Amino acid sequence: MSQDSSPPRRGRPPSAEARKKAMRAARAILIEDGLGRLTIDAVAQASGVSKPTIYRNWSNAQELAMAALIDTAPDAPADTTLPPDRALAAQLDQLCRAFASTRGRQVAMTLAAADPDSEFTKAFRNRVILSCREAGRAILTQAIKDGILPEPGDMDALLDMIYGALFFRVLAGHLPPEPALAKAIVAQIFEPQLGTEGPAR
Amino acid sequence: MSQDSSPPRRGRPPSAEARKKAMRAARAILIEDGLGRLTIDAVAQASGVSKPTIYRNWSNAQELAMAALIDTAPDAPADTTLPPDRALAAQLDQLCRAFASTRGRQVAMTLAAADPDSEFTKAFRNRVILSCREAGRAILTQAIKDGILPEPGDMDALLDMIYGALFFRVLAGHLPPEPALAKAIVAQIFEPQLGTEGPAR
Amino acid sequence: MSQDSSPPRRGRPPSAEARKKAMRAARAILIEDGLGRLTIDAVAQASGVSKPTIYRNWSNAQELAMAALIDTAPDAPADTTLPPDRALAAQLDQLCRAFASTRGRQVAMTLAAADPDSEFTKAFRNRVILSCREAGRAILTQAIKDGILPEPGDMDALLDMIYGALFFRVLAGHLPPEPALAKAIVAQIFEPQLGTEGPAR
Amino acid sequence: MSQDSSPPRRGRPPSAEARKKAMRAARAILIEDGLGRLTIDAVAQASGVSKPTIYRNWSNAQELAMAALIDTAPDAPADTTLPPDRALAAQLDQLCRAFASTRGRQVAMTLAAADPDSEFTKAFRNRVILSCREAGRAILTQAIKDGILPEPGDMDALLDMIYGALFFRVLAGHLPPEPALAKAIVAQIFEPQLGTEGPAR
DNA sequence: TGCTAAGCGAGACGGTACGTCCAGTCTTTTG
DNA sequence: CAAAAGACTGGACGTACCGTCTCGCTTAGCA
Repeated sequence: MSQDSSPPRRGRPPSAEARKKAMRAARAILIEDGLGRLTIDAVAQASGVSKPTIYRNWSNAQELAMAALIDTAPDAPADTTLPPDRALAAQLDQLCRAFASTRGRQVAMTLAAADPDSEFTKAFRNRVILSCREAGRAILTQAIKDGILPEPGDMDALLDMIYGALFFRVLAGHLPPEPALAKAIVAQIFEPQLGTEGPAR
Repeated sequence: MSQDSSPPRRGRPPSAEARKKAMRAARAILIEDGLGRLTIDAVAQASGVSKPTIYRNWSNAQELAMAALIDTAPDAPADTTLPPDRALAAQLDQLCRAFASTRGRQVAMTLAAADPDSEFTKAFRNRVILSCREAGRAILTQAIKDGILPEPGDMDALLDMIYGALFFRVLAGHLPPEPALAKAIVAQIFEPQLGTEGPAR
Repeated sequence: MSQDSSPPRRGRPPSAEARKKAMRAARAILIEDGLGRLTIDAVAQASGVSKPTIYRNWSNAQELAMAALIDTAPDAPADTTLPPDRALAAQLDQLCRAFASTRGRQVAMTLAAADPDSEFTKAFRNRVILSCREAGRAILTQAIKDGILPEPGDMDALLDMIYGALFFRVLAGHLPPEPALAKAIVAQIFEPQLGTEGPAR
Repeated sequence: MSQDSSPPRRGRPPSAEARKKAMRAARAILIEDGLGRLTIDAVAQASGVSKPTIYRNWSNAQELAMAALIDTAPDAPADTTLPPDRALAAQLDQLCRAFASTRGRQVAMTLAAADPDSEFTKAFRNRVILSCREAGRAILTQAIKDGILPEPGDMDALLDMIYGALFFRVLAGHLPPEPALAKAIVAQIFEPQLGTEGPAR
């Protein structure tokens, strides 16, 4: 029903085995030697899978890197049982920790280097980056419904401010993506009136 | 301290001409063919300057790219004669326009690919990215002094939220860094209570 | 020896159609693109016949090339109604014309590249090269019988001199295999005493 | 006058060492594994010279093969102190022995596979094949002067018959290029009247 | 009729080699 | 004597064919 590959395809089926072996080797190289060593040649050598077969699965080294990074993804789904502010704080905290490692830079580098129009790149963005952003949107929507957050003028802009801050630190490197950032962001979003209140009273 | 080139150094003097020609070629390649084509070989070929000479001036292709990007930089100094919110809006608007072009991606790519610890990279970050951020800090500080902005819990986090949003859009590509974003960010920072006050019942 | 296809074998019979289509495509490629492009992949693509089926008919690309070249062969059977010297001249003339085209080189290349011990190669040699040589032998034998040619010390060597000259020009390329060569060879064989007669002492 | 590289060229000079190492490896492969294994990759591997450097010296594997074959060439210069018929016999005998080995086939294969228009190919032909032919021409010219050979109607055709016979045997493989062939050729050229005179009525 | 062997297309596989690009380094000549 | 220029090593790129191997389907003789 859902899958359109239903008509029993002819020809020798792709070897899931080969794909898996290449993937595994790619992940290993990514972790041990870094993104710079993740070359098709190296993966072919390490995995025993031939280069043409690797190219049949991923159209270049960047795609393979993206696939490997997705596979390494820690997944930070929002916990919906918490109150919105706590939920956002938890998610951001987890993201900060994940991005503080080498992986954060690798994701950023990969994203920067990838062909922005390729389907694979889009999938990567959705899977690795934007899924968190969408989780955040759900949290904020709930918060608004709960009345603990004012309706923002531009929800997309707000989301980009939240998750962009994190990325910005990873990319620019002026400050580490430390957990304190997560707290600060949540505070900025949920209690901006802190300072305003001063003259208010 | 006072230049150590004072004693008329021995040997053939470096050719400022060669440096200039290489730089010019690098900029041309950057504009016409993109960052991906900005290789040392290509610059050597196009400029007629030999590879070792290029390496004497920049220690690798990334540095050359950064140098070329700095040279292309449009500079968006904050206008201090405006009221803070207008000043920030003007700066962000200009940044949005600058980043909407190819150059935004190029800066992001370069930053992502560069060795984060190299001095050159740090200089590039300061010159191209963080200078805007510091200008923003000045604006916000003034705004706080003027009482039109509550004291933020974490000024650095706030700044990263502002400028990171822009970068995030460029990198992730889910939405363009359109001028509307600039307005939305300013609104979010300066009038977060907008929505709260109304329905606050 | 006795059996072969006598017991009507079970299973689906090989498709003469497929064989023909592959052959046709191979010939076309040979003519249009040259021997270098005559690959199994290309033939499979162009003919719609699958690679395994092609391999079932010919054990490698060289054999397929030989088969295609045989198919293109113009056949130069000796005309036995002519006097021997005229007959040889006619045959050589025809061969010169045939070899002057691309085909001469292709035959030479194929022959050079083929496994010299394979049965298919032997068949190709017999069919394409040596059949002419045997026709030549018949002509010369008749000529000897007629008394217009002295008994050669080594008939095989003489034949190789005649037909080898042609091949040599094709392979070495220093001179074209022009029809004049045919005349010169016949003259050399049948009238070597031309110059000798003078001092004939 | 002769060398045109007279202006002392700038930059690092090509490494004769690298060239020699590659050549040596190529020869070794040619002898041990045959022409089929003489690939650029294999030579690079065996010699320690990088592929780009090999390509700088020879534009493809065929050229390298030709160069290696030239280097292996045994050189069969005609001995001018002998009487012409003996000299030709000696040269042909030496050629027969040389071509009986693997090298004969390799030369033929290389020649057949090479781009016939390339300068390198022409040089190879001149050096390996046609030089013998020219030596033969000198011998025959002397023989004519000496009156022991009738003036041929077409000297080029005659030469091609002599040397083509050898090649033909190597290529077609119907008979080995045995020393007896050398004798038979010389006899055919110098004593064609043998048979005629006897029964010649 | 129904089983089963063989051939068929499609197409992926492990390999090998190709020829090219680029990074950096080394070695000359030149200013 | 250091800068300039050119050739170098080494590594990866992405592609072309090779010959082989499943697959699912088709065609036939044999039971």
